[in-house]
Formats: sequence, C-alpha cells, structure tokens
Amino acid sequence: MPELPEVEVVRLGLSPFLAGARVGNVRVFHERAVRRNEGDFSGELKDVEILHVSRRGKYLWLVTNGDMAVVIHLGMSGQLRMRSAHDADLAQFAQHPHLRLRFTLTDSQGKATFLDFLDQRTFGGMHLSPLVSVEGEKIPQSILHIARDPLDPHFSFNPFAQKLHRKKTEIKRALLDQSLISGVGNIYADEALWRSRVHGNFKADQLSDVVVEQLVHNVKEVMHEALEQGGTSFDSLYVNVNGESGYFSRNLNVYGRESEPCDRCGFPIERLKFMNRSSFYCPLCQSLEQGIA
DNA sequence: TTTTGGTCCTGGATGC
DNA sequence: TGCATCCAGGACCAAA
Repeated sequence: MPELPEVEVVRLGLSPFLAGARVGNVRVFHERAVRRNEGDFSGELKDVEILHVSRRGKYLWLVTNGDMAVVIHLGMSGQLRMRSAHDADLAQFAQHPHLRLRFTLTDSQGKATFLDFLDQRTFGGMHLSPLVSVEGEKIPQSILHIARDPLDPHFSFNPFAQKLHRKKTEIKRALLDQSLISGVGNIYADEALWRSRVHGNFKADQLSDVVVEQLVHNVKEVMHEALEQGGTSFDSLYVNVNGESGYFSRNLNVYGRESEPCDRCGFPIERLKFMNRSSFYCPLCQSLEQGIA
C-alpha cells in the first residue's frame, strides 16, 4: 500500500522520463480513474507539456506549462509504470485487467513513451487542478487541505504539535489525519508508535511535548529507512515505475506480525481493530499508561 | 466545530 | 468444486 516513501520512490522514478515530455493523448479505460474531474480530462491534456513531478504526502502531481497540475493519488493499489515504444509486451499490457489509464507521450528527446496507470482496487485516480501560490510555492488547489509531510524541508514541528494538542481523538487517528501531518498511513503509523512506545489509542491531547517530538522523529526515521530500501511491498500491489518491489517489509517491527515476539521485549505482538482496519502493537512496550513521560 | 463510523472497491484467502 | 464471506485500507462524507 503506497504511503509517503513508496510515493516518493515513484516520483523519483518518473521525474527523468516526464520532465519536458509532451502529452499526445490520454486513453481512459476505467472512468473511476478520473472520477474527480468535472471536465474532459483527456481533451484538456492534449499537447500539454509536463515540466516536472512534485509530491506532498501521498499525492503526486505533474506540473504542466499551463499552470495546471495533474494530481495523482495511488490509493491502495495504484501503480504508475513507464514503458517505451520498443517494449515487447506493450500491446499485451494494454489488455491488462487493471490498466485504468494510458498516457501517450513524446519525451524531451523526441521518443514515444507511455505512462500506464494500473489500479486493482480502484481507490486511486487522477484529476486536473489549477496551481495556486501558497507560502512561495505552487500547490494544486484541490490539495490545499493536505498538511506538509515530515520529509518536507519546510515541515515545522511547533504548528503540528499545537494542532495535535487540540485533538481529543486517539494519536493513531491523528497521525492518519492528512490535514495534520501528511504521508503517514497505517503501516508507518504503527511502526512509529512502536518505536516511540506509545499506544495508538492514547489521546493526542494528553501526549507530552517530549513524546510528540520523539514520535515525529520516529516517523521521519522510519520513512527515511523505507525510502532507502525502495519502500514497502507485501505483494504485487506496490512496485516502482519499472515494476520492481521494495524491501522495507523485511524491517517492519510490528505491522503484519501478529503473535510474533516483539523485537524489543519478546512479548507477542497483538492486533486491534481500529477505524475499520488493523493496528499492530506490543501490549507490553506500548501500554496505555505510557505517553505522558 | 469536532469526532466518529460508514462507504467505496476488487480480488485473494478462507470456510463450508 | 463452487459459492459465500471476510479482509485489506485512503479519502471522503454524513451523522452525532
């Protein structure tokens, strides 16, 4: 499931192919992939030039020469794959059951390339949004509500901590709230909470500054480590632009490890149902009494 | 205004 | 073997 490190791996993979590329046509195979658009998605992109690829949290966007952005969210199972006109399986790939959208492009060298969007569970998609200037940056209007992510050089601890201290909800839910801090999903929230010895059900407004600072540090740390290993892949649902998996799943301490011994204390990892999804934690290291220190 | 829980969606895994 | 059910979870929305 793509969270911030996986999306950043995709952005890094796309950038050299897409910078300076011109859109020929866009073929939509599944309407859900463009469901957030009101206008003609394909028509508005005809002959548009892509300048570069940006990211905030789990959102990617292609900046075009018309001060417009193609905003992309991978959802749970979205994949972006670059293909050249010489790929032997290009035609066969067009029959792929999960292919939702295909860009035909001419890259900066004048060569034909293809950008495919595959999405098994169709939670992902893309839409057009005008770019607006905020704090000296150009951001798609549709994602102005998305907070800066912890790897953003302009991410600032104090505004996040102040907003967090006003939240009367559980810390895990707050970490997943993209308007507070973006890019954190279920996997990295569980991992950062384990590293911080904080139970996900602990109330956000009762955490001390010291613990919040440690938590932010651990969110950054786990994301940097995942990024270095190409992201987390459990199955074929997350791959980079070349179709390769990441290796960080081998380093997870709690996520997906129910009943296995905690790497720190040996107590069996437990699983809780939380917000219609699973939370993994160590009941000994992450008791509800911890978090105030 | 804030919190909370339901819904969307597909396909693999599991149980009967 | 075949069918039904469960499960995964990010974003959004509506009810409380």
